[in-house]
Amino acid sequence: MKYDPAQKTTRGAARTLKAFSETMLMMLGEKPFEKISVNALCEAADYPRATFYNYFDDKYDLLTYCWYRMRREVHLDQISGDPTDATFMAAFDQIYHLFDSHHDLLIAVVSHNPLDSQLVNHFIQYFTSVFTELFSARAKPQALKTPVELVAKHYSSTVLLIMEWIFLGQHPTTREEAEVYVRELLEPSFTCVE
Amino acid sequence: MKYDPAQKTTRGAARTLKAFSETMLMMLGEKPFEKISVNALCEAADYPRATFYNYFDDKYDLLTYCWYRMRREVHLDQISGDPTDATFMAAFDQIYHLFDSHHDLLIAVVSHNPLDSQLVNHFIQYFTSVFTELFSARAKPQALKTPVELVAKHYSSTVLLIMEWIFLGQHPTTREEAEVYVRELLEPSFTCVE
DNA sequence: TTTACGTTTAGACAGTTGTAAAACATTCAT
DNA sequence: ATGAATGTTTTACAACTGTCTAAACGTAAA
Repeated sequence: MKYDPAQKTTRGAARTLKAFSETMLMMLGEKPFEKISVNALCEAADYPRATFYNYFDDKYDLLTYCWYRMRREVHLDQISGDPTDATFMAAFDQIYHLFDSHHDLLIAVVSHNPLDSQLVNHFIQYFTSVFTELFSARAKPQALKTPVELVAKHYSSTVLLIMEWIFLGQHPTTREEAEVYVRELLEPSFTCVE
Repeated sequence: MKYDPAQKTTRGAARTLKAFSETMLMMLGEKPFEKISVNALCEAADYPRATFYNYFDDKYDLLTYCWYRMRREVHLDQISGDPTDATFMAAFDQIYHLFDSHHDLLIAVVSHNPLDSQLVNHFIQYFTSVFTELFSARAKPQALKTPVELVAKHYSSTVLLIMEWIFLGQHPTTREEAEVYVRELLEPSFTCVE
């Protein structure tokens, strides 16, 4: 992101950032991402084009900021790297809740942006990288030969796959069912034992 | 893809398609995908712009055709949906070979296009969808509660994750080691039994 | 050879993109 | 309040995109 959330944000800048990201999300519910030009976006947000480029490198950079805002709404701190660990399921529930709380927005967006579109891809990729970082931060040394980093990526991409299936692929699924999915996919032995 | 590989291709059309895709792959080894304009591409391929748009919708459409050509080089037919099945590992080996045979090209491309770039994303997404189709085509009815389609996606995205790790992330890994990875990630119980 | 057909090409078009320089507005310490 | 620093807006620009039209081309049947 061009804009650095770490640095202090003036009231004016915050207002501008909010206006652009909310306008983008609104327009995503109306038309495909490819059809949204920076021109039209600025028109709708009622800001000059130069201001847009003041805060963002391009459309994609704004998207990243949109996902950042969404992600920021939920605390995702107590994650363990081990799916048999109880804190893993707690983290999974938090992630489920994050997506669930934006259910309507996601439905609207997907209705104009297919699952294999650049937009959905960008969305998935952003959250995958966020979760990968969280998973690998507390990864335990494991008995496997597979590198820890690869395992962390595997966990997060699997979790995202399930979220995509449920919330973007429009397969209504309760949190409890979703928990079964993630256990079956990540720990097949777990299911056999039961 | 705008161009339909199913329809008969005249000799002239085949030459044009080949020229564009090879030029694209060559340029990807020289600069990032975002910096490659259709103009420059046509210049390098020595074809007029109108011809480009005759065959492809845009840059991305040409990319898809590039991956299609790559994919076509290898037979990927005998795939089973079950990772404990021997044919699954046979298929995995074929996929490993496919990427391995383009090792130099992938190195060159990645040196100008980071792992989280649009380009690499597009590449991964294309092959994930190809493998998903193959895996679900022969998916066996399973004891899991997780939908078959979701499981197929999980298999293919995991396989691609490993390929990305090895060939794009530049972690030299033998085929035997790669086989260990895929077994550990997809069938942890399998490893425990051994 | 001529005709007819589909494909390829040249050129032009309106709209978009990202950048740069300068004008303008705010904020805040002095 | 004054002035410096910072942030915002205007305007202009060169380059690119995707589409269109009409002309040029090749090929295969009459």
